[in-house]
Amino acid sequence: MGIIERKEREREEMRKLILDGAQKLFLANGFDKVSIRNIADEIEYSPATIYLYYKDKNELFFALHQTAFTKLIHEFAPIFQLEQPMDKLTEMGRLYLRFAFNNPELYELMFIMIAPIETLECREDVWEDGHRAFSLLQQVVQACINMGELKHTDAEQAALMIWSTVHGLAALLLRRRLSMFGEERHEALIEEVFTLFISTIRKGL
Amino acid sequence: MGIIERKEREREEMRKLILDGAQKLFLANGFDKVSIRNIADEIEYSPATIYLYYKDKNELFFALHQTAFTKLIHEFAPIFQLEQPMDKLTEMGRLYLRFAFNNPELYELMFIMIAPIETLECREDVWEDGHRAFSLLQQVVQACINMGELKHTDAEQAALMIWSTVHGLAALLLRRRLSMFGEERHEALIEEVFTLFISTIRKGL
DNA sequence: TGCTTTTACTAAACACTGTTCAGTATATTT
DNA sequence: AAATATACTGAACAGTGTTTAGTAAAAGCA
Repeated sequence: MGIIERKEREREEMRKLILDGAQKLFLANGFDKVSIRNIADEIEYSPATIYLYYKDKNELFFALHQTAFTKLIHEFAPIFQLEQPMDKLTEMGRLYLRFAFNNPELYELMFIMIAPIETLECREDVWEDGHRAFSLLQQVVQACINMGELKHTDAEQAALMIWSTVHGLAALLLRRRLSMFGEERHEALIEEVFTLFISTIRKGL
Repeated sequence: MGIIERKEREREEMRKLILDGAQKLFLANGFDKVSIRNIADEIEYSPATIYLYYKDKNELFFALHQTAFTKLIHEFAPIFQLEQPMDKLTEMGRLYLRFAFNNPELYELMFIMIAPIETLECREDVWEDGHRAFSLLQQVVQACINMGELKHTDAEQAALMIWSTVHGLAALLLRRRLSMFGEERHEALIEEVFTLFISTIRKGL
C-alpha cells in the first residue's frame, strides 16, 4: 500500500514547486511582483491550487523565510572552524552583514517583513529559526566573556546589543535610509562601521 | 484680488484635512486600514478628490512622514538645554528610542517603510529630514570628540554606528523580532541595552 | 470488470486595492 | 447673461488575496 506514501511525496513536491516558483519571482522581480496569481502563472497552475498547499500568502512567506534561514546558517559554517571566540564573533557579524548585502530580499523576509511572523503569531507558535540564530550568537558572546575578552557579564544583553547594531546597519541600508552617504560608499562604509564597532566592544564591553 | 489667495488657503486646508484624516486612521487602525477609500470615507469626500491634492499614496505617506519628523525634532528640544555633549548624546538616544516605542507607526513611516522614500527617489529629490536629523547627531558626536570624551576621530562613522544600534533595537522591536525575550521584558530590555551601549562607547569609542 | 468514493484541480466570483477619466455642478471672469 | 475655469464625483480599469461550486481523473471496492 505505497499509494499514500506516493501521494504524500507528490504533495511535498507540489509544495516545493510552489515555493521555488515563489522564490524565483521573489528574487528576480522583487516583492511587488510576487502575487499569488504571478506564482500560479509561473508554475502553470490555477491560483486556487496554491491554497490547497499553503493556507495563505503569509504561510508561503513563512516557508520562504525558513529556507532563507537554512541558507544563512549554511553560510555561517566557516565560523565553527575558528578557534578564538572573538574571531568567531567578528566573522559571524561580517558574514551576517555580507548575507544582508548580497541577499536583500531574503534578509527582508527573515528580519524585516511582518508577514512571516504573523503566521506564527496566529498559530500561537514560536519563531524557532530566530531563537536558534540568536542563541548561537549568545553562546559565542558567552565564550568571549569566559575567555575574558569581553568584561560585561550578561551575555544576553551583550548579544542583543551586537545584533541590534548589525541589524540596524542592514535595515537602514535595505530600507534606503543611508542616502546621506552616496550609494557608492555604502558597501565600504558598512565594512568600516562594523570594524569600528568590533574595536569598540573589544575595548569597552 | 484676494480670491487666488483664498483659493490657495482653501487648497492648503484641504491638504491638511486629508492629512489629518489619514493620520487618524493610521494611528487608530494601523497600516492596513489606511486605503485611499478609507481616508475618503473618513473626510467625507470621494476617493478621486484625494488625487487632486496628492499625486499618489506615496506622496501622502511622505507628507505624513514629514509631520512625524517635526514631532521628533520637537521632542529633541530638551537636549539643547544640556551642557555636556556626552549627556546630549545619551539623552538624544534615549529620546529617540522612547519616540520609537511610543509612536511605532510614525517611526515606521520615518525609518522603515519604503513608500515615503520612493516619492523622493522618483522626483530625484533628497531625504532632507533624514539628512538634517543625522547631521544633528553627527554634530553632537563631533562635540564629544572635541571634548575628548570619545577617542575615535571620525564623527561620521561613529554617528552611523550609534544610529545603527538604536535603530536596530527599534526596528527589531517594531517588526516583532524580539520574541525570544518575553514581551513584558521589551521596554526594560531596550533601556538596559541602551545603557550598556552608552557605557561601552564611553570606554571603547 | 463496473460502480462509488475520494482526490486534485479550476473557473468564476467576492470584496477589496490604487488610480484614471469623463462628466457635472458650482464659482469666477468677461 | 454667457463663457470659462474650478472642484468634485461616479464609474470604470486593472490589479490584489481568498473562497466556493463544480469537474475530471484516480483510487478503493464489489
